[in-house]
Amino acid sequence: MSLNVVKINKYNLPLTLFSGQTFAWEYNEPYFYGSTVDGVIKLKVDKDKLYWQTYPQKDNKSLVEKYLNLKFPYEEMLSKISKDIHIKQAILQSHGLRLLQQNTEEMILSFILSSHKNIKSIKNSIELLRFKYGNKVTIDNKDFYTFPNSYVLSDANLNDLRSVKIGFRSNYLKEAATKLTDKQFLTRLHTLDENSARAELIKFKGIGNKIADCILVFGLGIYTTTPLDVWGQRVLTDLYKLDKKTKYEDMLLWIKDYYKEHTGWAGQFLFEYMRTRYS
DNA sequence: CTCCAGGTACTAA
DNA sequence: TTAGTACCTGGA
Repeated sequence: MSLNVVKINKYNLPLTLFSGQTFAWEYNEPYFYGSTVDGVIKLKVDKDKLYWQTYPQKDNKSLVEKYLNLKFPYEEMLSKISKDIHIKQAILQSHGLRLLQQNTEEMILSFILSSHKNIKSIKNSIELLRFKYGNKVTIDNKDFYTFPNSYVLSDANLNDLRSVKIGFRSNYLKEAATKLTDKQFLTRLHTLDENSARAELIKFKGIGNKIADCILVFGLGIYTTTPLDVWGQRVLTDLYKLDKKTKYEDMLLWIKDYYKEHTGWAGQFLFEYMRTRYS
C-alpha cells in the first residue's frame, strides 16, 4: 500500500510519540506504528516529509492531521512561552516536541490504567488489552490490534479484564467504558470549558487531578492546564522554587497563571526536561 | 525477599 | 480540608 506524504516543519516524531502522552506506538525501523481506537497509523519521517497511511480505513487524512496536531501554530506558541532560562533550555533540548490530539475515549480508558504503575507496566497492559479486545489489522505481514472501544470493554468479563494485569483498575475500566457507551456524554464533554470538563472527568472512578489533566491536554486539546505528575511537580519546586508542600491545585494555579493559554505546551517541555535530567 | 511505580479512593481526625 | 494508608502486580 502506498504512503501519503505531507510536509512538516520542526516536528520531532520519535520524541513526541514516546514522551508519555500515548502508549500506542512502536518503532520498527523505519516505520512508526500506532494502534489507536480509530485504527492503526503508520508513519515515516524523511527530513521535512512525513509519510503516512492509515488502516483498515485507508488515506484517513483527517485522523492523521488531528492526531498529530499538524495545524497547530507551533512557532508562535514557542515564542510566547519562552519566558525564562528553564523553559528556553527545555525547548532547546526537546526541539520539535509536540502535543498530540488523541481520541478522548481512548485517553480516558488508557490513562485510567496508568495510575500507580510504571511506564513499562502500563505499556505492557495496554498491549495485552489491545491483543485481547482489539481488532486485528495486518500491515507489512505483521499483526496489529486496535485499541478496544467502549462497547467491547463495557461488555468484558471482569475476570478476563484482570488477565491484562491491571489489578484493581479493572473495575474502573469497565465502569468508565460503560459510561462512555453513551455518546452524548462525549459530545457534551467536548463543548465544556476546562473546569467543567475536569469536573466531569473526576467523576469517573480512577480519575483524579492528574489523569484528568492528561485527558484535558492530550485528548481535548485544552492547553490552559497541564498534568503535574511527580516530574511536573519537581519542575515547580526545584526550578521555580515553589514550596514542596504546595498542593496540586495550587501548583496548577501557579503554572497556569505563568504560562496562560500555552500551559499545556510549557508543561510538556518542562516535564521532558526534568525527566531526562534527573532520571 | 523487599521496595516501589508518571495516582486515586477511602477513612479518620 | 487535610493527612495517612491500602491498592493489583510486575520489575528492579
